Amino acid sequence: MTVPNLVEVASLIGDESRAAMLLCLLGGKALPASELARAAHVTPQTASSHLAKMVAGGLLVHESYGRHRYYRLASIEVGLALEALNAVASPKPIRSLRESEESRALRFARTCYDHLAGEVGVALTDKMGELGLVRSQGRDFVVTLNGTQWFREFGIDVEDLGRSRRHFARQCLDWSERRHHMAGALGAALTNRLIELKWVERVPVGRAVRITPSGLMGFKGELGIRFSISGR
Amino acid sequence: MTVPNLVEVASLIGDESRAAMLLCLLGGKALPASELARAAHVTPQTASSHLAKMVAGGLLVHESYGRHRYYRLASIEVGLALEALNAVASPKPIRSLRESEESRALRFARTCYDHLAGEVGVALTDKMGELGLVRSQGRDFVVTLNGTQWFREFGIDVEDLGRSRRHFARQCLDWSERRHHMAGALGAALTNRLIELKWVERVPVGRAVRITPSGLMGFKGELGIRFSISGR
DNA sequence: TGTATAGTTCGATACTAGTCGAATAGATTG
DNA sequence: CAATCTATTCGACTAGTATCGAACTATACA
Repeated sequence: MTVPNLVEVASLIGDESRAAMLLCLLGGKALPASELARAAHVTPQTASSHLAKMVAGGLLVHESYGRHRYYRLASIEVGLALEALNAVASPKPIRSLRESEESRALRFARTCYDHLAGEVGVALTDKMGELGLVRSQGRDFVVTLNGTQWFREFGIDVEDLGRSRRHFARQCLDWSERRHHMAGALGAALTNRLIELKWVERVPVGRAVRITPSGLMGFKGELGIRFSISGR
Repeated sequence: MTVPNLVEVASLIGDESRAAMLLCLLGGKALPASELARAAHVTPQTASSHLAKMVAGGLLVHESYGRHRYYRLASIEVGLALEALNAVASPKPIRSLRESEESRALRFARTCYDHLAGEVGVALTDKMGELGLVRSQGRDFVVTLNGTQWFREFGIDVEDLGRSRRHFARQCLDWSERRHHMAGALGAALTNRLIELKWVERVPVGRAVRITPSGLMGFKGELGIRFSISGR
């Protein structure tokens, strides 16, 4: 059974420090080496060694800006592999009473590569279905006529998105909620627009995102979604 | 960044011997410990240790029949994770001239968890599209009216399959060909029927499958697909 | 041009984990 | 019951690798 470098990829992910870095990058942002070192709780030397290995293994790519070196996931396949591993690793969304703030925030709202996941992602997706803006079809969502207009008013041109080579509006099952949220080009565009409108904002490090006060009002006014305590 | 046991899962897969065993089991069959030991080229003791770890880690489950102990993948998520890792590991389907018989056979025809993949899987899927039996729709295939009748004549009740909770006819992108083949309930049913008809047969170990002589004739007569040398 | 900062390379250390030989536990067969 | 086969447990050996201190390179800033 001569296998390709599957083993190499898996063992790269199978290290505490490297996995921490990868999960940080799962948000889609590129981060400098120093920040990844902090996230993994290791010294810069150690981090550098890990980063070099992950680049060699095809998991990461880097670009230099001045004396900083920004690392990001090499491809969307890497993100998908991480999510797939997570799905194996967590078949038990037991909400322990004493869970960390960190994981609560993650479960409430986070990015899944480039679109919104967690309770917020699911609630948003559900509401769009409820309002008849989108409709589930197999593994995808399709946008209704009403939806096309709503997205246009919201600042997203559905026609344009449809022309990209990317999957238009795929259903993505995440590990915390056990329901679907919107991924694909539409999911990414929606997320970008929400950030642009400052309804949600990325937190400095990691994949968690926050709902802003104006976001709270916006979600309630535009879509009729009430979030409790903005996730904390 | 407190992560679940993602690291554990990845590091379990990230070992040469264990990966060999997992890929053997990716065919969907349950195999006894001794066979897995042979496949991984390790002693039974070593294999036993690995198997125990993979069971503890939620990758495998086992059932005992007499003095044999059969192991299989614990869930479809495990298979999906393996495929996702493979997609990261092999972004380069360079067909080297001196590739092994083994990988040639694999690329020609293999099972992807429980449905047919490789050249044969893709050719079959393509032809069904060409003949107007199925039609691509987003991430899925839908069966046409003609298709429904064809499948009935072939021994598959499409209506029945549609009632299962499983995805009906998902498009699955495999690593060797870079095109889609049919997965989901319909893909699995089709594969089972082909084995039942003895058009294809599993090889004793691993994921590769063979086209039988009657299969060669059947594929040509029923669907107009000509396979060259039955993969070897 | 000197100094601080970001990042890497090198070398030494320590720990983890894969491996197999030997022995043991069940199950099957004659 | 003895012989045989499958599979596991235990113990010892070994190799691979994550880690950090120290030194080095390169960029930025004053």
